[in-house]
Amino acid sequence: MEPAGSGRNGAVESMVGIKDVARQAGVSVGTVSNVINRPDLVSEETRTRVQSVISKLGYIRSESARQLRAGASRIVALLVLDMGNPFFVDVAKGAERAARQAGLGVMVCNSAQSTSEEVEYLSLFAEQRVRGVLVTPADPTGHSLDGLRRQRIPYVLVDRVSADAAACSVSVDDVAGGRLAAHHLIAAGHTSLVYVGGPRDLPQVRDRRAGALAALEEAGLPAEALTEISAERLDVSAGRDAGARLLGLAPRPTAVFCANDLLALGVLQAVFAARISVPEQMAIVGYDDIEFAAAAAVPLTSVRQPAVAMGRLAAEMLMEETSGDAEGHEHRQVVLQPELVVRGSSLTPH
Amino acid sequence: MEPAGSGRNGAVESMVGIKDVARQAGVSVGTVSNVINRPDLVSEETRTRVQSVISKLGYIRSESARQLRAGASRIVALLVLDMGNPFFVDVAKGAERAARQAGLGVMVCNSAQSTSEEVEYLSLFAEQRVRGVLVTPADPTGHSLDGLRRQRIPYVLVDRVSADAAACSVSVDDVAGGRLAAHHLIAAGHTSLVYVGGPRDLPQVRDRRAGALAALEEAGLPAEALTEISAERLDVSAGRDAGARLLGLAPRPTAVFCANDLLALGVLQAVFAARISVPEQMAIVGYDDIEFAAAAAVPLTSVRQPAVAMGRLAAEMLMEETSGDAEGHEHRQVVLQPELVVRGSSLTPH
DNA sequence: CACCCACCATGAATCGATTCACCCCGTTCA
DNA sequence: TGAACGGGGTGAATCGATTCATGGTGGGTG
Repeated sequence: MEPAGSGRNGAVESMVGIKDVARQAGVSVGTVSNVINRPDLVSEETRTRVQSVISKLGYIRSESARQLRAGASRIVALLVLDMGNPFFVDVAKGAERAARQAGLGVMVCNSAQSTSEEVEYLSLFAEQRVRGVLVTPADPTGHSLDGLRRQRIPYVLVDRVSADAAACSVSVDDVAGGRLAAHHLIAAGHTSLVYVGGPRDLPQVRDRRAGALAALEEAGLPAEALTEISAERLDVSAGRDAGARLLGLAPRPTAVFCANDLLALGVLQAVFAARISVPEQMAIVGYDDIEFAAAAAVPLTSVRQPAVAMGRLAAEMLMEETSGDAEGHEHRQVVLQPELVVRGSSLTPH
Repeated sequence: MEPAGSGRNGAVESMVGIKDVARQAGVSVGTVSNVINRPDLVSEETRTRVQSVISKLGYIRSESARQLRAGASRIVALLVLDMGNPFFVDVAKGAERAARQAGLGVMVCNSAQSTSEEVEYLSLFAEQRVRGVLVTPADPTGHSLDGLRRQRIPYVLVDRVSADAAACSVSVDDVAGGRLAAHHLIAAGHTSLVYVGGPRDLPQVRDRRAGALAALEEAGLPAEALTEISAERLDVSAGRDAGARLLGLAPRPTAVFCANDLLALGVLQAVFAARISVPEQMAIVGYDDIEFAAAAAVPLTSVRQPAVAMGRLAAEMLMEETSGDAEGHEHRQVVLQPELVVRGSSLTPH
């Protein structure tokens, strides 16, 4: 029964299409399509017959063809700043779960904080006609997103608020987070802090610093009580460098707040190498509460961000925007609250 | 015919296609296509005219349409076991760089060691008609890949050798790595080791253990000198649990070799919590040399795997397989060598 | 008996880009 | 002068699935 209609597929056997299924099942292609997409329109008998042919031939429908017709794909893109940061891995997990529940695929990409990579990826997404984009922009000007807007590709900002409300956004209140961290250190008796920040043009870095300043002010301490060290990047090795600079300060700081956990781990390492004990001689607080923060030899006090929830929410908001009629959509700015997780690296001294 | 030139697109302005460009530029669609794909076939004058229209209208070609025609997409998929493991992030980086250099996109997905997730993703890839797949299989039986083979989708195994040589593979010699680690500990004077492994059906876990056994034998030590503790998963929290069990052993072990760095960090944490000093009272060696290994408070001795190179090689081999004529392709099994990186966690005691 | 409806299935139009056979026209060469 | 040539361009066929207007059939109703 194999060389069904004719033997012409014997040579390459290339790819079985909907036509092959239709021929084998003795129905029209339209009917096969209905079996797949609206089974209730097809009689029981035809349906089972077609379906058995489908599985016998191993038919797999072509996404490109249906996309072409439908106009948009079933993929949402997620563009993050740093795949090496477990924080973004969590965001990706949340987004992925939500999207897949809705039958969409997620394409995770890494701009590595480079504006040019970002632009390249965004145009790739446009060519793919992705359903939408979840993005933590690298470009501080925000102009890299203009293309999306022109192409009418919906997008949701992740871990950033939309300045002009031109899109939905999900973010965490970084000022509150900075305040939590600094307040904790102040309450432990420290009267001056070092803030290990990163590139100034990152809103996260700025806001967390602003929060720390606010906490100082609330405690009646002067702004000069905050010393800032700027790391080149937000990763561990930059943290080590920052740690070295930190140790050069006189008098030696007793409390350090880092813009993220990668930096904090680097600082911790430098401090350890100098045989300074944590938290007795120096308290350290990080940000993000990545898994490795708890796993550090001196578990790191950190400001937890609801990363998974952020990813999930972002995906849900995107799907809300794409499914409902585009006109009736109101952009929303969701701001989540961070939470302090106290661990060994900042326990009250003495 | 149509109200062709009319303003009927004024309402939605939907999406500018190649036809719009052709009309505006006063040429045929075929010519526009040539301008984009084979510019040398078009006269200078026409080319610049068309190109200016393209940028004026903001035309972006539809990948689905060209895919449909071409039969295969310009995307390769990468399916890893655990996005939370920085090792795989590095693999992804390597693969991504290589693929993008060849003008291909990479879709990174995470099976989270679940066979069902893996199967689901693989069928998603088949629908997308991806150019090829790079995969570290979760399914120990390897049957989840049968679908790919049936669909004639080329794939390359990553961090695993292909048992039946049905595909290319890039892996690291895990036996050699295990031997390196154990030999190092033995040379430091330890006469018995604990191996903290993971799920037994993972070849990586088995091979590293085998390597350790080989090292013991070479040193004239009995196989009983190796005690094994099996963690549930290969992550930090499983490492903590394993660490607790480790501390329950009597006499207390002096040397521990972990199947990967996540486990080692967990063990390290448990050991620290018990106020046992590393490496003086207990030496620890991990595997993978992830960035956080060096950043641990007691920097972790680890077996470095060329993760980035592995990703790059895998992508290159895949592209080699897809570009050349399929018939002339010989599957290759590339095995890279690991390297021991000695740090504080295993320095010779006393 | 004529009419209408419900139910199934059909087949052609469509999505947007690529590709290829073919045409036009000016040059060159025998 | 006519043939051969070739650069530059055209337009229709094509990829595979979806969708919708249309057709056919059988049953129920006025």
